[in-house]
Amino acid sequence: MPTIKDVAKEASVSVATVSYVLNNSGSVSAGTRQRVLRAVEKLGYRPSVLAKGLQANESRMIGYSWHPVLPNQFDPILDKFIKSVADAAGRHDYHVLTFPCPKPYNEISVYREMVERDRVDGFILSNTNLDDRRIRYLLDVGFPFVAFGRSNPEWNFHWVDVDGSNGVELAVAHLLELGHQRIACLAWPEDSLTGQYRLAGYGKAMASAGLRVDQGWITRSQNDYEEAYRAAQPWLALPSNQRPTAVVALSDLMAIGVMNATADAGLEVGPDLAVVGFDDAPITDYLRPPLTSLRQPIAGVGERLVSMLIDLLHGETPSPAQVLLKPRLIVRDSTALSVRS
Amino acid sequence: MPTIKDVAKEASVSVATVSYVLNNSGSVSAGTRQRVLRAVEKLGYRPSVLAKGLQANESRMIGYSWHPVLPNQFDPILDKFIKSVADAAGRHDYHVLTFPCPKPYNEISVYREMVERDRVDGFILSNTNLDDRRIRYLLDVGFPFVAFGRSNPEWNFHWVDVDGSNGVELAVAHLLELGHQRIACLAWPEDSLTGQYRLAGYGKAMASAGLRVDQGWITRSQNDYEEAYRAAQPWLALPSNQRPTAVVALSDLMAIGVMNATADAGLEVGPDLAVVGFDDAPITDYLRPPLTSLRQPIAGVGERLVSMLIDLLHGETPSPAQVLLKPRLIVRDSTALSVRS
DNA sequence: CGTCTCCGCTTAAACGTTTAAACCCCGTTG
DNA sequence: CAACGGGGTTTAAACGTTTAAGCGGAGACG
Repeated sequence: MPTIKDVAKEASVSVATVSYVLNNSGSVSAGTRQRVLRAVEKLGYRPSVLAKGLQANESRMIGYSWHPVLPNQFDPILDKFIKSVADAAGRHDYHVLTFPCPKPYNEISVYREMVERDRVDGFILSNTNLDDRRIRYLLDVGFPFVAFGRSNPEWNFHWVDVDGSNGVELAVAHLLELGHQRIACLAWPEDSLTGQYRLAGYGKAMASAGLRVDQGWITRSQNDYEEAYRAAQPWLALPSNQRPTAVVALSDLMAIGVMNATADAGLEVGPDLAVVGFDDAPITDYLRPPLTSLRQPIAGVGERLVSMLIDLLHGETPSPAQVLLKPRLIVRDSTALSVRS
Repeated sequence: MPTIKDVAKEASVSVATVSYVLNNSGSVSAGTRQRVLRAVEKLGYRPSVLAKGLQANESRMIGYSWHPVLPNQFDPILDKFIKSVADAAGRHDYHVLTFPCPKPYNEISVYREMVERDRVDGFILSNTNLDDRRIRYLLDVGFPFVAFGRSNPEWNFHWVDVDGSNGVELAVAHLLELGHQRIACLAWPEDSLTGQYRLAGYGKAMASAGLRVDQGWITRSQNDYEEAYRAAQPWLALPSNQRPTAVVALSDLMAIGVMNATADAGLEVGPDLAVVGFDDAPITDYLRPPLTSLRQPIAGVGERLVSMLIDLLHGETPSPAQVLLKPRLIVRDSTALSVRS
């Protein structure tokens, strides 16, 4: 690979001049500039990103860590998310370094390693939770990062999130419009922050419709198919005049559990029990019936996150400091009142 | 961040000595070694990976490019694959740089950029095809890489692949064992190399069972739900004594299309038409009925690829140069002869 | 007692950039 | 006409490492 020295020799100038030409700094005469550019062209020179980085003390890398996906779960938006981040980063001449997270979930040692060895210039976090140790650490050491998801509200950091509360409100509103009154919610364990937001939307929508929420209509379950399946059974066993006529599940995975439990109970998803999921996994369209679900604007999230982080890396303060994007309800037949022929 | 100079000062030695201690090279007295290590500890020093890289002319990065997933498709193993690669790489002190591929599929400009600017030490390719331009380019410039998937058989490079032919053979064998004779195959377009291998397994298994293959039993379709759905309809419209009793689809996505077409034709998946998919997507377990599918040993693939690439980076020749791993048939109810109660 | 060898350490060059500072030349300006 | 200013270029230091080469000193050996 040719270096800047080779170019300098070829163009009969000093390396400094070559550097000035390439960075449009300093003052270089038109003639010299031409000679240099021709030499660059001829030799096919590309500046070494390593040397540049050492000099500027930056790696032009953004770190993103894989969080472990539990055996029976799937994360339907993970790959879209990372891809959108990589896309957006590329447009700013940054790249994404994806590293695995070790077992103990919020372990920060890997992050520390990346920070202290100058592997990355900043991080993008996802799957944040309340009192996230990673966020705490990065705030403490003052290292640039942005997060997909919120955390401890007392911490001041930059994030983008999808408004889960609004999403579930949309779902409930849609169900209300169809005439449903007994609407249940299959929620997540209390320690899930995202779960709290989404569940809040349920409460809000029901309250503003003036509907009393039967406590039996809220069931909590891990984000797990089997558990969701079992969680739905008590509802399905109720006499038809007490049974919920609709369920909002906080994830597509759980919604599928509810759908299958419904079918196995001899009832029909849609007419007997409307089901709404969350995430709009690629599979939703192909389920029987296709699953109504909330689509997160993932590409937008990646885009915003990256531009916020780039701002931070340039020493600017991103504005706004926090962004809450709205999901979109994709209506399919799992909330249809009658079976489509 | 403390540098090696700070450590040297703290330990009252030269930077060279510090370096020798840290790399276990040169000869250093026990006392000095202790002093240096204490200084390292005290200052919390970590060598800069950039400076090291510049010196050694390596980035300790492995490049992997996202290939575009078409709108209505999904790649059920992509995230598992990248994660396994990142895991394996981490164990060798390498990291994975994931970069987006531009529109025109096999475009090599991004790869060239990475190569010429020393962004990565080697590549891992996936979704290879016959006469893959990326492989051709990397072979031409002699840049280290390994591929998940085969390509032009005349090119000599290192790859790991899952034996799609064997996979489909397993599927057909399973169907034969259940007594099926009229077994159809929903294949991919002819230009798909992976599709060719998988289809070959079908032919082989049928031949070795001494069964004639009706040409109507092989239908080609893009890897697309809708197209698979439509492709299955002619089969389903046949009188029951001519209709295939089983279908092997080359992907889960297409298998789902076949399943839904079957149900819509008023037939029952399993008893009336056994269906087998390929990939064992996370969703297969939750379909109705659950889909029998071929599971690729993805973690193993990532592992082998990385260790082969590391060999190459160390100037060693990986042995064996090519690895063909066997998939495993996961039997579920989509190939059950009777409906499970 | 001189020479050789080896140990333990330091000096300095090198990796490929950027950039502050110095330098030279030429045209203004007081 | 001397001093100044500025455009165009070079020199050299710096970024944080590694490593070949050099260099004292001590022990071994003739």
